[in-house]
Amino acid sequence: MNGETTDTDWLDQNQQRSWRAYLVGTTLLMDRLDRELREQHNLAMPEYEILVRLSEAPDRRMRMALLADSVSHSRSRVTHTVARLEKAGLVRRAACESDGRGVEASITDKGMAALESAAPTHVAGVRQFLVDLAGDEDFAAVGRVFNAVTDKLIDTNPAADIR
Amino acid sequence: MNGETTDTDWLDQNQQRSWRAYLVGTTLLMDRLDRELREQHNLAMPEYEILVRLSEAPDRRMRMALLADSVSHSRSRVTHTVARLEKAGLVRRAACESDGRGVEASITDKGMAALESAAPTHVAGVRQFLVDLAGDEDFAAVGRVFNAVTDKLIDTNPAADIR
DNA sequence: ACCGCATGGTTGAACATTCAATGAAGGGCC
DNA sequence: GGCCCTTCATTGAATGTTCAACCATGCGGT
Repeated sequence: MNGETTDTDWLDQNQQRSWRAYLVGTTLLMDRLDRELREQHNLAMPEYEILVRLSEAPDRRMRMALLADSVSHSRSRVTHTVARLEKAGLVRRAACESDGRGVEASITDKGMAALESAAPTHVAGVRQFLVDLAGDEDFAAVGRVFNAVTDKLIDTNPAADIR
Repeated sequence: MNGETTDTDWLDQNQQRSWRAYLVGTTLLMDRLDRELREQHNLAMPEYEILVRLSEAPDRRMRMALLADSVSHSRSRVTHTVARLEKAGLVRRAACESDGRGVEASITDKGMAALESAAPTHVAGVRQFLVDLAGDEDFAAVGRVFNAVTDKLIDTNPAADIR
């Protein structure tokens, strides 16, 4: 018998500090990178990320679902983002031949141009405000940690069907 | 004389991987923690964070501007967030006595109760999906990195007045 | 062939965040 | 005291994201 319903395992002071640093650092960083992209290239970060995936895809085209998975955004969100990009002429959509349900998005020449123009400033920002501040060891640690986070969250699906 | 306008210093493959892991990991993590908080306690993460700061403040009250700085959200955003919390009865607002412009937000008893009920599950999530996956060394590295990011971004103000 | 169910994708409304404009009050300077 | 400039905070509109509902197609079983 136990008076409490399983006592909470709180974070210790260092963990607490690190967690909060991560929270506010991430807020500020995303904010800043997004702002730069927007002001200098008229692109939001989610849009930029979509363009990157498309540019790297074989034949520069990708199924919507795959695109969504690759950036870990909801399908709905990707639909909206791609719709904006399409309206701006940076992306095109076409029905998928092999699968009647499918849609393939592809990046246009104009999209490639926009991406190539935006990439250098974006990378410079990522360096200036993150990578170059970190030291290789620490940055590698960040990589390990968030790879683990990703793996864990991918299979611990909140829409758990079977248990 | 230089043919190009300063060639870009791209990320190497490891940096690239780490950067992307951080991006998608953060997306998934925030998504998940927010969802848990919402479904189980009817609170969004930004609301939860506000409650935390208020609960820790001397006399459980804080000026709006300070609150905004402490979570690194825009003042406008905090105004809206606090308005929601106030409507839910978790926070109260009162004019500041010493400064006619100021407003002090304070957490109500109901707010404290909501926070105390939400905190254990939230912390459990933070552990399960981040802290416990990381290893102390690596997680400390995350802390260092994002402290540096924060420091850098705080004084490299995008609204740079003087240079 | 048909049924039932899962998947791919879109839609529009609800909700949250950003942005620009606004008003009220403090502080320095003459 | 009056002026100018800054800071504090809010407002409402524009924009982006989430959420639930929806339709169409594919796939498996019978």
